Amino acid sequence: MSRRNPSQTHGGQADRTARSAVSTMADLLQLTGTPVERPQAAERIPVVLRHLHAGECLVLEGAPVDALFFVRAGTFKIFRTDEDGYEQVLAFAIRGEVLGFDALCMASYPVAISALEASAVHVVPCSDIPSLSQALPAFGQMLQHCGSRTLAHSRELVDIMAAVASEVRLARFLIQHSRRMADCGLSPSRFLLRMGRREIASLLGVAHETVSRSFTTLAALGLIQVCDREVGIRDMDGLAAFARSTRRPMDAPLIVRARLPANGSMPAQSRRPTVHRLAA
Amino acid sequence: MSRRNPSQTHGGQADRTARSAVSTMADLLQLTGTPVERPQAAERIPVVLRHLHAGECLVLEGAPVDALFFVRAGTFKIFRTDEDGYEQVLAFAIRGEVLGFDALCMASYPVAISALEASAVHVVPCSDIPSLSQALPAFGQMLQHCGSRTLAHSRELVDIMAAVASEVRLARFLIQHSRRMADCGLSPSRFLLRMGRREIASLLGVAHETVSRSFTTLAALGLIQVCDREVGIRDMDGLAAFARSTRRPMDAPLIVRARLPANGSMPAQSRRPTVHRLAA
DNA sequence: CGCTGTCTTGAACTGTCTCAACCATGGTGG
DNA sequence: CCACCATGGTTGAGACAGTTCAAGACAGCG
Repeated sequence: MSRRNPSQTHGGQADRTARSAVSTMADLLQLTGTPVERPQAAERIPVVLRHLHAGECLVLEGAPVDALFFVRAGTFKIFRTDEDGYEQVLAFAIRGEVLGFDALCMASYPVAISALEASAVHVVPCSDIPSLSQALPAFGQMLQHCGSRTLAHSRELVDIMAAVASEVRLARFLIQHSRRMADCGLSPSRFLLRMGRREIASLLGVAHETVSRSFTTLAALGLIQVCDREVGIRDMDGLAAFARSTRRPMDAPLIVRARLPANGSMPAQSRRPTVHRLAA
Repeated sequence: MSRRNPSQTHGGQADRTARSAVSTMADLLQLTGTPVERPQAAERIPVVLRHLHAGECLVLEGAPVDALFFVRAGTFKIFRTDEDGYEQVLAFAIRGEVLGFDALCMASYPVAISALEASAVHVVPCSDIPSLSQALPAFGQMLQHCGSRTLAHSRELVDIMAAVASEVRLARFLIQHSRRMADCGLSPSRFLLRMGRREIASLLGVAHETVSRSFTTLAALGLIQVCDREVGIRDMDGLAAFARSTRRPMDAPLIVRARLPANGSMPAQSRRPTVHRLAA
């Protein structure tokens, strides 16, 4: 299952690159997008920055809760592994999001978290949270804000998974992802997915083959353009309209997914262009 | 859709029964199960108790965010309605849980919340949150705790919906519900579902007929006992084992759900016993 | 180079959706 | 009081979509 996983949690040598800068409150507020009333706090707070390489595990499922994290850079996968080895992905997290908030009310982490690419997080020891919250009201606000946003995300995900058709699930996922990318200041219509088909499939609750097929279907409809993990959204309005389908679209829409247009609207390009990347 | 809905939000006359007691901090901490370090706060805080009757709406989707709620009694349904009228249930909330936490980071409620039975909530105006958090550290802790718990719930739900087989989804739902009932001090093995099949179906992401069939299947397996909305868990371990099935159970387990035992293990009783309620 | 892992595509099976009855209940009003 | 209707739950039958098994293409890596 786990591909390369060189250092569990952080096997000794990770600590080398770990401890580094101590951030300011203003920095964290800006990172998390917390709307703060009194932007007074240029206070330095004792959170360290930890770097992780692709595939490295930040927290293990069942480990004692010792810290909270704020994603500075990179992408994370939040997942649970049941005893038969199946990996259930519960969320993906990117810059500005909090990790481990759901563990605050328990003794051990209910989920595992790993980095999908080279990433970095600010580490806030649990023991510091009460004192920080009291000393810096902005910190408490930030925690509230991030927790709230994470819950909203999770609720959105429930909405995504509730869609019947797999193409609709994928469309909703892409739209959510697009909005998140925009929130990070990146292009909402052209991005590189940091996760594999299998992980998307797990999140969406379908087989990975189905995700593959759904990608090609959406592409055949002219809504998106896909080249491996590189995704371009060609028709955002159309994609949004497609994503709105709930039950039986009532009329035509079911024809479109019956079979691909048959007249290769795709320029018959091989799956991996090898050279030209996702023509604009 | 909405059955009787006499007062939208609270159409004037609801305010009559609304305003009442002002709670103490200790009361709320106990209600929400917040582990507090210094149980000093017997402080009285300005939160009012609001009563709702069955079917009444606490917040409307899209309404401006003005308050946060803590469930004192009853059951609530958190849901979203898309433009074609389909109601997507995102969660159920019971005693001790926070409502509206996901709205803290936005201007308007992303979801609607309605009472499934006669219920009561403590109302905390949003404008009071910063001052309360600063004046009473325990309040901030409580908010954190409840928000964290709600997120954990939502993540669990994702796990529930990720299950392939509908019976497994239902089994997981029942187990989660059972644990929640236990947390409230109620019996974990015998409870009355406050929501209809259609609402469970929406939450689980299946058709309501499928929920019905799954109920009968689980009952036929001897794992539970169902009589309309009254549910008894006969074999918690068996149910938990059944709920663990992820993908293709590998061997036998698929036989059990192939067809009901055929030898009516159910005493041929009509759906509604009319007199004897769910024999022990 | 062969290996491994990811992604894609094909074909058959099967579970769930959908449509359709049916029954029981509860409320309404003649 | 009972006919009537609306609601909620159950069950059956057919069709379709997704899972599953299987194969193949391609890239990265030792």
